[in-house]
Amino acid sequence: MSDRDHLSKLTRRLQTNTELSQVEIDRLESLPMQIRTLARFQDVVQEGDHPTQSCVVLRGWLFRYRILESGRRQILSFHVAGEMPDLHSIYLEVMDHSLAALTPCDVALVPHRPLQEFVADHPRIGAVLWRDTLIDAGIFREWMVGIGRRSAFERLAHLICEMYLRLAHVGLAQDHSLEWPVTRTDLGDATGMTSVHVTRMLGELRRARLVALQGSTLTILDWGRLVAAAGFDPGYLHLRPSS
Amino acid sequence: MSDRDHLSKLTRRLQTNTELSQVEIDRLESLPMQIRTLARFQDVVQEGDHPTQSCVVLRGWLFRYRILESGRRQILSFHVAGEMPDLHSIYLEVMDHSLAALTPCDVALVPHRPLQEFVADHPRIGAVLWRDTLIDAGIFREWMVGIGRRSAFERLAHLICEMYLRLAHVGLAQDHSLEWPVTRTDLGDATGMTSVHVTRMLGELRRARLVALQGSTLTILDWGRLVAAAGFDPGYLHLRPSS
DNA sequence: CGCAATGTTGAGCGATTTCAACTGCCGTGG
DNA sequence: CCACGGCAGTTGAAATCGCTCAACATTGCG
Repeated sequence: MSDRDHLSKLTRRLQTNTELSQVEIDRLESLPMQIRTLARFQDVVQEGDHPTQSCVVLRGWLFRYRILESGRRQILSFHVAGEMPDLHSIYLEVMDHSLAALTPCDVALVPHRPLQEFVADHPRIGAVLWRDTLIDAGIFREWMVGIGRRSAFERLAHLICEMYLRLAHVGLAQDHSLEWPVTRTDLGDATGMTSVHVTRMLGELRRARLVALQGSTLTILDWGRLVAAAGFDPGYLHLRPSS
Repeated sequence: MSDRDHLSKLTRRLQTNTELSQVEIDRLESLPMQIRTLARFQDVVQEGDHPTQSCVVLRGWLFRYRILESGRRQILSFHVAGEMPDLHSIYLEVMDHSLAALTPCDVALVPHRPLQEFVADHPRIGAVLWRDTLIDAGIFREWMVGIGRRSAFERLAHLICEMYLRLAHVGLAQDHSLEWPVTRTDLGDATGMTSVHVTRMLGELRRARLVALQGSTLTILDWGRLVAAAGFDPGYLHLRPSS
């Protein structure tokens, strides 16, 4: 696999949101970078760090989180292939949260300097990357709405809808079936509940015949009813129509 | 008051985070714009809109929110003078939430087109504005941590700490005292609780002699203890040291 | 095989909500 | 000038959603 092939995960995803010219794609894919493989729970960057590079997810799931003094953890987001979970560090010197591997992962590390120069030279791509961080913020908002104002049951249903669309968008899910590597504890910390309650609510989802969970394969049995149960509206993902 | 004076609210705030050259400040302040005055609860943009301009807060507080079908509301953020609450719409076609006035407000509306051209011509300022939206996202993350993992009491204390620093940063608060135009209901919708519980927890804060609330003036009686009670760490605001 | 991590289930508890009544404040119009 | 209506805030009592604690089952891996 050549370097170009690695970053094509990123450009292919960006392209589904914005047209990119071949020249732009070429320059983007020839950015210097370094591949790294991560084990579950291995940190990419930690709160307080001053990173000098950002990463592109090539394989596996990453997640961002914060841990309070009391030990309580909040997971802030999940990230799958083609995404740049810490692109924000390009202009934010200090990390205000940590980024780690949820599953074994491959990531491409791209140094900030060339990325910044690239953005200055190609304002159109700068805009595309900026937009990507804006969508990221939109997902934070949606999670906030969920944790603040949705029931535990709705929250879980909502997260499943979201991850299914995001995975399908990069070709990692289809036929309402997806790899689901998120433990009850992770899920609880992402949705603001305890792992015990996650187990119960997941049971409800199963009993309502909305989803089935065998091993780490999650199947959505009734997309329409799941969407309705979650109050899910995909607008906040800002995906292009169809794609 | 000339047009330049209006946007100086913005440039002065941006400057406390990044050095700007006089040329950059001049060009930024001479962007076309239009002043508008808003009454409490008047919307600037609504969910589903396709805005063609973004606004700069000149006076008053704005807030962003989403309302679910069930009628439940989540307030996503508060915004004070010098901030651009809907700068994200520069690259996100459809609004995924609404923006409204919390108090009577003056805002400057800046059309997207010249703003986009400006950003393309001045990558350094593009970076500063981008950075501003990244800090915005950092605040969303912090609120998410709060709603998901902090107690009601901590959440209120935390929000007071945050708003005090943000207001002080633009010269709108000092001596641990600030104008506090947020009703119990607004506060509940911002922190993910009911207005009834806000009343009770605010009572606790008062009884603990952490804050005093007379009319719409909030006074922080013991900053150190309030910060400790909130588990507040200002890192996520990415303010420059001192300033 | 055996440990460690993950998941399940039950019982009791507690933080927050819900429902409801009541108070205080302020602007408006008679 | 005062009566009225409406919004915001306060307080109490009961209900509930989700948490804690704890025991046990299951899975995966060295």
